[in-house]
Formats: sequence, structure tokens, C-alpha cells
Amino acid sequence: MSRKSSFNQEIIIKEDKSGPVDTKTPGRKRCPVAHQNILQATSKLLNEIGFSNLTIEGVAAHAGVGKTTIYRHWPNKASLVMDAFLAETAPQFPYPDTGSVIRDIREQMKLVIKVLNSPNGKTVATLIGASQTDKELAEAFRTRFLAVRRTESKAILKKGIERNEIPSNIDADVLLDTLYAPLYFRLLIKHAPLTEIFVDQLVNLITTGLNRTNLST
Amino acid sequence: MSRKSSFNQEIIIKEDKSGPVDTKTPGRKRCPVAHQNILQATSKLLNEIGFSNLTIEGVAAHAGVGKTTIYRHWPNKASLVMDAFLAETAPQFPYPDTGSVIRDIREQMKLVIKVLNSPNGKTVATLIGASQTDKELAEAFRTRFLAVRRTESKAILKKGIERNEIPSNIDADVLLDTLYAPLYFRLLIKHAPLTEIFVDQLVNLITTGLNRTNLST
Amino acid sequence: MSRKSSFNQEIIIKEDKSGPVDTKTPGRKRCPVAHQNILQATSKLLNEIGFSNLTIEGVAAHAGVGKTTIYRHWPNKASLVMDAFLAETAPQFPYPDTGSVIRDIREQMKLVIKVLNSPNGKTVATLIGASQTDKELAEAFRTRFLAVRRTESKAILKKGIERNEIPSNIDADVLLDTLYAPLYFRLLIKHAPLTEIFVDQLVNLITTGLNRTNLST
Amino acid sequence: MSRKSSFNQEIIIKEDKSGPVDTKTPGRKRCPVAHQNILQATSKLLNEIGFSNLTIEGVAAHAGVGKTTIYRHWPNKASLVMDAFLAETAPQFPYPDTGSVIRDIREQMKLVIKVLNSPNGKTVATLIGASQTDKELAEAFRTRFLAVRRTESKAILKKGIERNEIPSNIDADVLLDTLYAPLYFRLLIKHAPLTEIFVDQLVNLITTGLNRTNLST
DNA sequence: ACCTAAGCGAGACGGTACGTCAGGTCTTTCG
DNA sequence: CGAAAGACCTGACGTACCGTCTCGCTTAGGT
Repeated sequence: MSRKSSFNQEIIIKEDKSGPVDTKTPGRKRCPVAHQNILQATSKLLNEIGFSNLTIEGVAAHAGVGKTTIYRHWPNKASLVMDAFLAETAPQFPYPDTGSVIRDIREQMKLVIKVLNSPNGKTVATLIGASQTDKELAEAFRTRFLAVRRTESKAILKKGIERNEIPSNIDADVLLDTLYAPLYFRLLIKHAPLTEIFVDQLVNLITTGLNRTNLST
Repeated sequence: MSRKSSFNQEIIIKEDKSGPVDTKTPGRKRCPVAHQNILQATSKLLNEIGFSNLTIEGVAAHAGVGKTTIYRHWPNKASLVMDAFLAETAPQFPYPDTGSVIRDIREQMKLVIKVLNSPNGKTVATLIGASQTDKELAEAFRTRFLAVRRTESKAILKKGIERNEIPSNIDADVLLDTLYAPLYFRLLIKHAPLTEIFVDQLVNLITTGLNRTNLST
Repeated sequence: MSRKSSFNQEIIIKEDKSGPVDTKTPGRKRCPVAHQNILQATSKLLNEIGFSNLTIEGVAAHAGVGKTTIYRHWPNKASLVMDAFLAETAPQFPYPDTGSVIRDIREQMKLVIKVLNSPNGKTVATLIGASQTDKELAEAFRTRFLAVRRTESKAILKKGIERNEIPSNIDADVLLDTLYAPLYFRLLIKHAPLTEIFVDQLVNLITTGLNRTNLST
Repeated sequence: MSRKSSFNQEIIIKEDKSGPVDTKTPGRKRCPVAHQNILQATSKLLNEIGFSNLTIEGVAAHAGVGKTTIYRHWPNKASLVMDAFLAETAPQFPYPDTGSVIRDIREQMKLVIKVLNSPNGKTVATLIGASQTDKELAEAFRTRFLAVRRTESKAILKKGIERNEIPSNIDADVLLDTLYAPLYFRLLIKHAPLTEIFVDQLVNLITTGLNRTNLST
């Protein structure tokens, strides 16, 4: 793993694993204070001025750090922002346990839109936006943000199948895309608001299906 | 309407509305050749180097045109790109008429993924990406791309309701988001491929609903 | 002559010589005010902080000008400084006319050391210093500073030969090097001061010669 | 004398004065190999890429040494280069003994131009150049290079006075400047070549004097 | 047939941020 | 404790584009 090649680990660890290897790492250690300062300054600026107005020079100034130090830790702006974002947003979407898996999902989706409607939502949107241009950022978003959430979601779906609330022959990714993509789509396009009612309509539609939807919305 | 304020009309027409008004427009007329050259150069560069590497200076050079001429016609890069994109992509998503509205939709969605899997799909993605940063571009995307398609789609849904294939109490925007958002989500995130099978699974799920999906996928 | 290749002409002339050729130079003209402001700011900074502490960014800031404008006019720091230096120092070493050529030279040399002992002298020294590294600067120094002075000096020597004050078989460059090099050497090395007495000693030595120097110093 | 304040001594010796004292110098001894490697790497790089392209980092890399080690031995680039230069160039300008002091000087001057025309001459030039900016380097050049040579030269002049070849009332520094400055001037300005003929012309002029030069050049 | 207002290609202008380089200092680990 | 490796902050570099502003044309109504 070359020094700057990846930002898929928040801290680049000089791998030392395995046995009595020499594991020598001469030279001064990276200052964790600088690292933290940079992440915090980035988070702050992200929320204040947004991704596209955020500059490396600005972060350096706010963090009291040389530009080079930033470039030593992250290969580009996007990866820096990704780390800052995840450090702040990681553990925000827990599934409740209401007894009904469908209801658990519905409630968790309402949690999701709460975050997406907050400043963090704007950051998610700009990160997805920047991903269209930046392959590494896109990869980081998939593996460090989306995949983590999908793993949790799939556990819930498994529970739903065990309880016979969800058919066992369903493709989990298809179902999750159908449930969550509309939320992100409205986040990104802003053609309609992200409301709890929308979540209800969505879940009703998907549970009932068009063929049987002759009831309430 | 100030000269540069909007790019929601492909050609900014000096309004000469009707009647015996003086309608004076002294001076040389805008050269339509330059306009076309600029759009074509933009399309070419978009496909070759992508939205974010595209610069106004580059377009000017390729079109054999002064930068000023571009700024006289469009207020910014995003609007220029939007025009170039729509000029090339506008009429690509017709609904067939198979007798069944559900089947019409399914087939049209397969058309959509064909476009999204082409170079034009990349451009759509970068435009949505850039919209996260650029409000005017976002607005243009909603009104000039999405709204146009939604209008068509709603006409189809209306036909479906009249034919009793679709429940009348459904919210059209919710349904259309549920159908199409997963396509755009996969386009943007690339966590899974955009295949015809995916379209089939998606339509099946939405028509049947989770409660009744004990059949094939 | 490419746009940036040379700084041996203070103003880069778009050559148009010869006949009724079209000689078109499209585009906005270079702003002479900016040019002058830059030169003046450079002169000022040169005298205040010296050549090696002078930065392009500093000049730009002082001149109220973008860095790019400087780079558009001069290829590098050295050439800029050369221009600024010559604009300020050009006409400073006139030969008097005392009736005796030897005395004319002696007096002019005293003028030279006056300049070399002033802040301008420091600039001369740093320019010669920087020339050791920068070929273009060296060439500019030779042709735009030294050669100009040598031309004048040779005219004086010719007059001296006509008046039989100076032997006709002398090599002008050798004589001029012998007279002036010691001044520049002391300027550069600072091992001894540049005084009028030194000039007198020097001229006495060279006129009388070692073989006959049994008189005063 | 603080550890790093001066580079006027080639090797900073940890004094271990006299007697059977324990002379404790705790810790690891300075590695003389490192010292030599650094000087050699510096000399090599000086001749290859010149003074101004030479970097401390480059020297460290070539010598297989940490930057800190270099800074522990020398306070800055100029002093390092000075040491490297003198280590290689020190004993190169001996005066011959031909019987005539004037002839001794003339021959030694021809030796000098030989060195000045070699790669070492380029280094001398860049050192004088860099001295214009760097006071410590200038001082080092005066005391460690020039003064050494002047001492020898003055001994020769004294011999010349004793032999009545040179007038006793001459100022040695003035004479030496008159003799040698033209050589260095041509080295630095390159407006004319450094040839043996030039040396002859120069010595002839200074010995004979303008008033009597109606003979050979 | 002439004005005159606007469009045109070209390119200079004041800026901002980029990503890199080298400087000289500080810190860690090993010998 | 010295030497190596290398992270640290600083400051300037030269470049790329930005969006605006002249330049010296050309074009085409309106009088």
C-alpha cells in the first residue's frame, strides 16, 4: 500500500501484523493532533461553506497546519472530506426493534430522512456529486458508507425472512434499492420534499404492491 | 429577463412579443454558426473528458470562438453543458404501446437503462453531480430534463388508471420515484449493474408487493 | 521571437517592419500602466529588501497586479529585475570633459564608485551574482548594461589616442578591464573599501606602470 | 562558539585538551564516514548540477545520510559547499621561482586562469555569486579562500621589493586587485575569454604603464 | 450611403487555488 | 547520546482557469 494511494482506511496503518517480523518504522511519527485538527477543521468548514467552496488552503489555515501535511495524509480534497464526514456521521442510523420488521424499517427510514434533511444530508449529496468525478471517492463512498449500512440492512431483512414477514426469494439488493433509492433521489434532485409521509407512502406501496393497492395511502 | 440570467431556454430570444411595439434590436445579430459550434464542441468535450475537466477556455478554443462569445450566450459552464446535453439527448425515451401499461413502463425503463449505460449516462451522472454545487444547473435539470419526462410518464399512468391497471389513489410522484430512482441510484453509486433483469425484478416487486411476493423474481 | 523568450528588449515589440504588410495584432493591448507599476514596485523592493528576498508575489502585491500579469511580461524574476534596474540606473555614468582624457576617466571612475557604494551598487552586485546561475540574465547584463558603458568608454579612449594621451597599440578591452574590474571586484568581494583614494592609486599605477612607479601613491 | 554558528573551521573538533583527564564525550561519536560522504556528495553534485540546483535534500540522499546530520555539521548550504570546494581546490596556485618576480607572478596567473577555466572555475563563480546574498558565505570566501592566497601573494611582492623589481611604496592590495580582479571579472561576466595572451597583455600594461607603452602588447 | 449599436475573435487583466518543492526544525527508534 | 529517517510548518513557486475588460474589426438595420 503506497503512502498516498488510498483513503479507505481512516488511519493509514503501517502494517506490522504477523509474528516476530522486524516491523521497523524509523522517523518521526505522524502527529495525531494534526490529523485530528485537520478532520475537525474540515467538518466545520463543510457545514459552514459547503464542499465546493472548501479549499485545502482554507482547511490548512483553520487547522493551523501546513498544506503539505494535508497532502501527506490525504491524496485529495474528496478523500479528506470523506474521512471528516465519516468520522462525524458514522453511527447514526440504528434500526429499532418494534416487533415488526416492516415497522422497524419504516422507522429507520424516518431516521434516515432526518439526517438527510440536516446539514449532513447536504454533505452526503455533495459527496455523491463529487464521486461522479472522483473514482477513489466513489469507491470510498461505496465501501465505507453504503456497504456498512447495507450489511446492517441485510441482517434486518434476514430477520424478516425468518419471521415470514418478507418473502425468502426476494433479492435483498433490489429490495433495498427500491426502499432507499427514492430517498437519495429526492435528496439529490430536490424535485419533491423528503417527508415522513413520503416514507409511509413508499413503504405502503412496496409492501402492498400496485395490484392490491386499493386502500389508503 | 436579463440577458444572462437564465439558461432555461435553449436560445435566448430577444422578446418581440406581438403588436405594434417598436421591437428595436439594433446592431449585429448573434451568429448562429458560433452558437452551434460552441454546442458541438461542448458535446464533444463532454464525452471525451467529462464535465469537471471541461473548461470554458477549452470549449472556446475547440469552437474557434472567443471566450466572451460563450459568456454572451450562457451565464456559466453548467448552463452551457445543459444545453449541449439536451440538444443531443432530448428525444430518447418514448413509451411503447403494448396494450398493457405496466408492460409499457417496463419496456420504457429498459430503454432508459440503455441510455444510462451509454456515454450519455455518464453525462447525466456528472450533471446530477454538478447540480449538488450549482443551483441553476439543478433547477435546469429539474425543469428541462426531469419535468419533461415526468409529464410523459404521468400521461401513461393516467392511461393505466383509466384501464384499471393502476389504482387511482396512488401518488404519481411517489410511484415514479419508486420506479425510476433505483435506476439513477445505481447509475450514480455503481454498487450494482443496471441490467434488464434488474428492471424486471423492480417492476415485479412494485406491482406485486412484499405481502404477495411468493412467486418468481 | 516567442512571447516570453527574451528580456533583452525592455518592451517586446511585435515586429511589423517592412512594407505594407497586414501586421495584425488582435486582442487587448498590454496595459502600460501595469507594466510601469510592476517596474516601480520592483525597484522599490529591490532597494528595500534586496534581490534574493524579492518575490514575484511580493511585487504583484505591491504593484496591485496579478501574478500572471508579471509572468506574461517577463519570463522570470531575473529578467524583471534587470528591466527595473536599467530603467532606474541607465544614464548615470557620464564622462566629464576636463581637457585631459586620463583625468576624465579618473573622474568618471569616481562617479562609478559613488553609484557602486549606493543601494544601486548592491543591486548591481546581486545581479552579477544571480547571473552566475541564470544565462539569460547574464546575457542581458552584458548587452544591456556593460556593452552600453563600454561603447562610451571606447569613444573616450579613441579621443585619448587621438590626443596622444594613450598609446594607439593598446587593447581597449584589456585596458578597460584593468581599470574597472578592480572596482567591481571590491564591490563583489568586499575585502577592501571603494574609495576615491583607491581610484587614484589605481589610475596612477596603470598610467605610470610598475617600472616607473617610484613616486607618490 | 556555538555548535552551529560558524563554518570557518572545516571540522569542529570536540576539544579533548591535554593530560590524562577522562575526557568524557558521552554518546555515540560522530561518524567521520558520514562527514566525508557528505563532502564528496556535495562536490559531485556541485560539478554536475551547479550551486543553485544543489539542495540539502539532494546531498542527503546522495550521501545516504539524514538531513539533520548535515545541519548538525554545517549551518547552511553555502557553508557546506564552501567546505566541499576548499577540500578539493585548496592547494592549486603555487608560485614558481623563475628568478624574476614579475615572471613568477605572470606564470602563476596563467595557472590561475587554468583553474578558472576548469569546472572549478564555475564553482568559484557561483560561490562569489551566492556570496552576494549570503553574508556568512562571503566572509568564508574572504577568509578561507582569498586571504590565504593574498598571504602568499604578499610574500612574493615582498620578495619583489627586496629585489627592486617592485617599487616599495606600492600598496600591495591595490596592485593585487589590479592584477587579479580582471581575471575574476572575466570569469564572472564572460564578456571576453580568459587566455594566456590576456594575462600577458595585463602584466605588460601594469608593468610598463600607459605613459610608456609604446612597445609590444 | 452613412451611422451606430451590437456581435465577433483575440487576448490582457486582477484573482484564487492548485499541487509541488525546499527550507530548516522537531521527534522517534535504533545502535 | 548520535545518527537515520522522516513528519512538521512555512513560504514561494509557476500554472490553470475564472469571469471581466478592452482592442480593432464586421455586420446590418434606421435615417
